[in-house]
Amino acid sequence: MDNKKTKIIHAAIDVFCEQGIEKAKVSDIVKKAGIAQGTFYIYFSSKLSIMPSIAQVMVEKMLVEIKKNVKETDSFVEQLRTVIDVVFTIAKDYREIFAMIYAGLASTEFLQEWETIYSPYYSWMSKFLGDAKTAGIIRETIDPDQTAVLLIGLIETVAEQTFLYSHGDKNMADIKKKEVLEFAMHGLGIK
Amino acid sequence: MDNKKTKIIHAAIDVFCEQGIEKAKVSDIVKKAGIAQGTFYIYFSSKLSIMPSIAQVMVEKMLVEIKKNVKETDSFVEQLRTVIDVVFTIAKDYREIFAMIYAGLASTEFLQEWETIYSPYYSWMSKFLGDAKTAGIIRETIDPDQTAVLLIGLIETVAEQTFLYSHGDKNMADIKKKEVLEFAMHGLGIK
Amino acid sequence: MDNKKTKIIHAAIDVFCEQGIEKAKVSDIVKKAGIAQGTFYIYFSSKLSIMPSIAQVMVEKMLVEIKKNVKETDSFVEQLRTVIDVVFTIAKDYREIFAMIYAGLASTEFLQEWETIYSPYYSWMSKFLGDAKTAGIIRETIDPDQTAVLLIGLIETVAEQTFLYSHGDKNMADIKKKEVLEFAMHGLGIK
Amino acid sequence: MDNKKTKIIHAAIDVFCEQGIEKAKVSDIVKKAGIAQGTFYIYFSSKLSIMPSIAQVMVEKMLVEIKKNVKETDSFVEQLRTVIDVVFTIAKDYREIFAMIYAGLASTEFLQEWETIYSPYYSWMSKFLGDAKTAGIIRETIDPDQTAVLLIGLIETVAEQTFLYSHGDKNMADIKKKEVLEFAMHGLGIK
DNA sequence: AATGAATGAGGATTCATTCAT
DNA sequence: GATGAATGAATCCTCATTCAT
Repeated sequence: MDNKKTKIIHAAIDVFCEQGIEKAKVSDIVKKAGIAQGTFYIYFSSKLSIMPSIAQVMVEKMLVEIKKNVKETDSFVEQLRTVIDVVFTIAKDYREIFAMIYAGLASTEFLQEWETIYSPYYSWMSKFLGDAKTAGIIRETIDPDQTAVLLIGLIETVAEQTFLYSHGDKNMADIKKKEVLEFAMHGLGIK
Repeated sequence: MDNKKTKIIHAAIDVFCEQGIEKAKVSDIVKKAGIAQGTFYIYFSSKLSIMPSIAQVMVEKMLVEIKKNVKETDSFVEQLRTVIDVVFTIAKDYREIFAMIYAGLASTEFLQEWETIYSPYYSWMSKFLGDAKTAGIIRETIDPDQTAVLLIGLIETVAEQTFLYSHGDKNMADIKKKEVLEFAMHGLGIK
Repeated sequence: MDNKKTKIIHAAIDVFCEQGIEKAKVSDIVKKAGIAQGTFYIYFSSKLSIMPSIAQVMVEKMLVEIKKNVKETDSFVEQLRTVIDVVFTIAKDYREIFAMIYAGLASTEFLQEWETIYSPYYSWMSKFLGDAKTAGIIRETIDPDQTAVLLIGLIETVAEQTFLYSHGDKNMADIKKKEVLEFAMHGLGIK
Repeated sequence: MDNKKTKIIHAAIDVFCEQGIEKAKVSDIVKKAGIAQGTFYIYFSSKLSIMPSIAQVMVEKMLVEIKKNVKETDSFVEQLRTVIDVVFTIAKDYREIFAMIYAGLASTEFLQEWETIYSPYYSWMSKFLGDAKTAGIIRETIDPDQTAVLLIGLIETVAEQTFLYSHGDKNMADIKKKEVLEFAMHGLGIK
């Protein structure tokens, strides 16, 4: 892989987290990446064009963590609980990035790429739900593809709000996670 | 009266919808509002400080529409369907604004105000769920306050994604609404 | 006298001292004067047109102090010492204003008025020197009018520099005053 | 090299002389310097931060002229007369700049730099007086360091006032120069 | 005379992007 | 590929001044 490109992406993630997307400057990113200003434009055509790469890194990070923590030998509910845990953990660390990705980047330029990037995430969840449906664990009326998007949206939304608005209330995250799990279990019609 | 202030807010909503938040210029807003550039700064300290006022208008709009359309004589499920309809309709018209509000404004400056603004919305939903719980329509383990936030988040998320990503697919909105309603019904444990 | 006009002038002196001339805003002045923004323009045609009035107040203040403190029964040298004292005292309190007046206001618009305002100050000094010359206390080659300007300039310059540059050195003012007095005495050719 | 920086400084001096400090625009300066607007901010952090550099150029110019014109073989009085001539000449050409420097920049931000910049000028004068004192040409009670500041202040003040207030009166400069020289000679106690 | 909301020209400053080395 | 000085368009915001009340 291109070492410099990776450096830029990670520097950008840091800077966006620290300063917010609007206030982040290309000059901050390159400073953090330890490269020259011009070098940025060898790898990315503009300041915004780095966004899909960031989203990709985040999605990969999410999938890696999910795959690492979700044990197939666990029960479905336990696995779902683990997924929720992972999403909350990442949402906590990358609040700003998350919000940004969530808002669809406030620009429709990269929508196509967006979906491509998200698809492995949705696919994993879709298969997860599909398997559970086949195994008769969740209700038969579940459409795995549709529900994957909906469920991820639900978990991410609550996770994001938890860390944006809760005033350092440590227990809040646990309460929210419990609520989401319970609602999701009923929503999926777990038997 | 705050006639000028109201003009500015509505002009800002229009401009943000048309051009996106990033590209919107203060000069466009004041032109649309029919006032001088300097007048803007009598009422708002900066371009971003309008955001809470906009959010307030959106929340009010949402509540007005919900109260207008939700008929108490309807069944709970029918009322829920109506709420989903309203959210989808407004999300469609004010996609950009919605995304922005949703992203928590990409700045932590106004978070406090945010919650104040959203609280009537959450209160309504909480009472809606509380009444249903009292009437034995939804499961007893529901915490109306927690679930209000969660349910609003679920509906808004799916609504937003629907109009951001669906490629002009007219049916998609109906499919999504149906999915959300079904998932929510199960999640709430409607009997 | 017009009460409002006086209020404006004194408010302006305060604001200029606190914020410097460049950063002083008309809005600060009127706030301090306790009047409306528009009222300022009833008494002064522009922000800068208040300058001559300020200079006048300063000159009057200077003359009042000099006349109050200089005792005709004192020796010439003692009287000169008192003048120096007064100038240093006022320079200390009104450093910014002094610098401003001194710089000729950085605008040639009010030069004519300037001279009119300063003339009683110069006149007093000229008479002071003329009397001393007649009494044979200072050298005969002194031209009282020319030397008045020169002497005032000398004292003011050193006073101003003393308070601009001396880093809170309490003794510096005394040393400078002594030096000025000595130089002036020799310059005037005191016998 | 600092070719660009030098260009900016000299362009700024020109523009300040032509338009006055307040009315000078950065855009005028860069236009005259033949560079882009943004380039200005690579070398100077703001419009005012160029002032110390200008003062430095002026002080250097003054010293160069003094050293060029003051001949060591001349008598002390002749040398002093030459210094006065030089100061008057430069004050005439750079009236605005002079007034600005003199007013201590109307802002205390750069006072520290100010003294650093002026020190070679004061040093030269101090040595000039010290040598004269050693040679027994001026009175023994002279403190060269103190008197250097005082003498420069005297000459500059009168020079400045001469060109600010004299209404194109050609002879005035000569009269003033003569007066200053005579007063200074007595003040220094020339034997 | 007094008010103070409204004005809008005006200019400083920023920062994404380029390009000669 | 890498550099980073140079660019200059873009736009926010200020604040002296006006004028209807």
